[in-house]
Amino acid sequence: MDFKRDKSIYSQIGDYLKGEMFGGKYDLGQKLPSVRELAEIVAVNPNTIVRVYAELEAEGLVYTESTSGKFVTKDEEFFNIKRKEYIVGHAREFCATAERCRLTKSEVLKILEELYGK
Amino acid sequence: MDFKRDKSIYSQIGDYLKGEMFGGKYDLGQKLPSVRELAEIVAVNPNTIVRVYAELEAEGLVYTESTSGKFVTKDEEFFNIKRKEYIVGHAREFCATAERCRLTKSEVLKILEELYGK
Amino acid sequence: MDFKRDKSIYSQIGDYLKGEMFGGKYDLGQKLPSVRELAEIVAVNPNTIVRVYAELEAEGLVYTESTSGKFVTKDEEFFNIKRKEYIVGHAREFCATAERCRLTKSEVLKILEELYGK
Amino acid sequence: MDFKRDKSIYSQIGDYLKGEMFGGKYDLGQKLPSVRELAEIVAVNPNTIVRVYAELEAEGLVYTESTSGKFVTKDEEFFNIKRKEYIVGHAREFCATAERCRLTKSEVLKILEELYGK
DNA sequence: GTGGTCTAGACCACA
DNA sequence: GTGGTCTAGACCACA
Repeated sequence: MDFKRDKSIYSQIGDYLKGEMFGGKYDLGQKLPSVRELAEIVAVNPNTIVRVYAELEAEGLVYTESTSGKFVTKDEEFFNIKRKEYIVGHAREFCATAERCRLTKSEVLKILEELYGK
Repeated sequence: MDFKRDKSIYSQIGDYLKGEMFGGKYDLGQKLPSVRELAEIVAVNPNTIVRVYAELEAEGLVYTESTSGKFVTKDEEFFNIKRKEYIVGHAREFCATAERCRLTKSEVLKILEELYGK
Repeated sequence: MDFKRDKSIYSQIGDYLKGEMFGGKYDLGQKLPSVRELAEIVAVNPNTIVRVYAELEAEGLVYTESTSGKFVTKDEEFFNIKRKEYIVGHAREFCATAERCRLTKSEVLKILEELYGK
Repeated sequence: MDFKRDKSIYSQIGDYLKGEMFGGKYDLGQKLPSVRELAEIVAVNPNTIVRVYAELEAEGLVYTESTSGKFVTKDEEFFNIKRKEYIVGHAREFCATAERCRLTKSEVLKILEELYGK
């Protein structure tokens, strides 16, 4: 039971972007939206996007080519490790919630079936 | 793509507590931990817990008996609706993430199997 | 010959603070000036100080106790390694400059003697 | 404690070039590398080098002969004053850092000995 | 046009 | 009072 307050907008946007990268919306080495573009898309201040990218860069998923833009890492192995981490992390979180609710595995699967059925 | 800025500690703790209630740790009409107790358990300031309970009470899941404490609602039907909402809400969030990553349904199920296998 | 543009105010302030920490102005585990205090002392915007501390924290020299302040790391071994790095790094930079000017070692020492003589 | 925001790439390159001039890599009155050449050497945009030379020229260390290029000043006395300033300035900066760390003179000298020993 | 830095200042969460 | 986040917007360095 540890509660962090890392659910700020910038971390949510970062998480979202990572999902898109991991889903192949942006390929390895591909240019990401510019700070200003992304700021407009998600309707936040550019500074907030600067921070989003700074975190992804610190994590190693993004690199900057100055005056040209931000790019997805080209390191495929690293990328795949991070992708796995990301997916499993989110799954684990969901399972923890289900467990707290004392849902059995089959109940969980049933709910997912319903959602996918739609 | 809509991002909320509402993931403060107290809402996270509230979410956690709801999970426990929905999992049956606290039955309908049962007394919940006192503000002080809970504050100690999760190691936060009592003020934060006051706020947690205030939110749950506003939502109708908790009621106060003036001098004797906080209790889980006795309204079973309402409780079950909220429980369903809670679970589906979390499942939906997880599915949205999986979709962003372009995981197929079977990939998602496989990951959950792995997690449950452990 | 690689030129970085990491000489922004916040990195300069960070370097300065590190010097003070390494010089013992702030002991291991001791509280550092608050963001607002330091902002006033060096006459910059608090956000800039936030960034200074963020970098020092990322480096591991500083940790935050939320709502109580920023503190010097208590890890003495780590601290001493960083201290050595800091000093040698600055010395190395100075020597590189001296070498570019083709100053001999004895000329360098003479200049330092003069400065210390004052 | 005064912090300047003036450590851009061009000023760093300028400082580097001055070091080389003061070290005799370019003699009094000698032709300096052309903008293009230097831009290629340090891998920056020619515009940046234009600015570097503009600053050195404003300082009086470099002069332009309209069609044939940039040259080191021929004024030996001035050159030597600037050289002294340059060296002492860098030494002073290093000593300030050492002092902030509360290194004694002998500790400073020991570190330099070590570096020169290598 | 690209990212980086900085300010001024509001507002929040927490103790 | 402590740090954290965010906005609006200016201005810079660089290509």
